[in-house]
Amino acid sequence: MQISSRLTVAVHVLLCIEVFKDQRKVTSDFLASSVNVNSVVIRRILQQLKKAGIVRVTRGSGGADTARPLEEITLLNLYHAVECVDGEGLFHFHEDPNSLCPVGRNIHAVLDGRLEEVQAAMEREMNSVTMQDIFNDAKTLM
Amino acid sequence: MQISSRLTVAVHVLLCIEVFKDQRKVTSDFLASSVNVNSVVIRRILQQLKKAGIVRVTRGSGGADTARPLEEITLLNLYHAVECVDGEGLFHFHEDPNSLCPVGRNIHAVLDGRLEEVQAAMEREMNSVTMQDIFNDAKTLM
DNA sequence: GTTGTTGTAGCTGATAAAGTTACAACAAAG
DNA sequence: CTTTGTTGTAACTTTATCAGCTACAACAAC
Repeated sequence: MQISSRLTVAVHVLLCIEVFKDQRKVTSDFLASSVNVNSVVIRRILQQLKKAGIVRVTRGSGGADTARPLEEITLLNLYHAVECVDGEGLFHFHEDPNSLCPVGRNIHAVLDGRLEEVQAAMEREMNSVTMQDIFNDAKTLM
Repeated sequence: MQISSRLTVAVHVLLCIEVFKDQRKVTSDFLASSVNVNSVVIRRILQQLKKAGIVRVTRGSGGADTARPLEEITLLNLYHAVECVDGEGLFHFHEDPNSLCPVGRNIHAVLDGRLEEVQAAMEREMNSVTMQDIFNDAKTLM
């Protein structure tokens, strides 16, 4: 089971905004054609990024822009913005193990901390990469 | 989107095998009642673990056992055994970005390496935890 | 042969992502 | 104030995956 493509779409969107912001109005239709997904998918993701204070979207006249400098937007910020892991961790735990069994009774106590550590390692790595890093890489290719 | 519960079930199964192997025959029905899922789910996971060389399952007479010492079974081994991420990485990339757009043309080159690093960080952490570690923790509680 | 178990097929239901259509809300330009 | 282009969002559909369930052939041991 994979993590949804919303994270990679979010990165793509922010790169497009940064690259094209001075040349044209960056609308959800334009973004949809670069990412090659439906524009409603883009608008839904833009809303999630907006709620997280990462982008500004102007209704009516249209267009999206970043709400803060790229150095202050990490992959982890994007991940948290678009992936709804509220409260739940990365790993889905089988609920309701049999408490009459000593293993079932203690499996959570034994495993929860380990899984949190795994998730923390992933998040630390995500937090070490900013959109500015990614944008710099992109500039050398374009 | 969360990673399926098969990983946590696999850990639970191995703990049960280790705890009960000397007292009783560890059947899929017994495991199913401790984990509290359908026995077919257990059997499917046992098959995946068997293909990975982690457990032995005896048809007919019944029962499951570990195929190698717990110190040589890491969380990463289990993850790879039960989570079908063959070739595909942890993150689902939006396919087919628009190659007429400079961003769409380069998004893969720019992002793939970063995502691999994130996944590698997660897998390093998973690889540092063995079933023996988890079993030791469990013994102190039971 | 009887019994208990595994291995697996086939179906169902639940959940989530993403596509699609449609339209009200809104801003700016004419 | 009307037109135009766009966002925000609802509603439905499609697709994919997980997990529950039933059923039964294959198999081992007694």
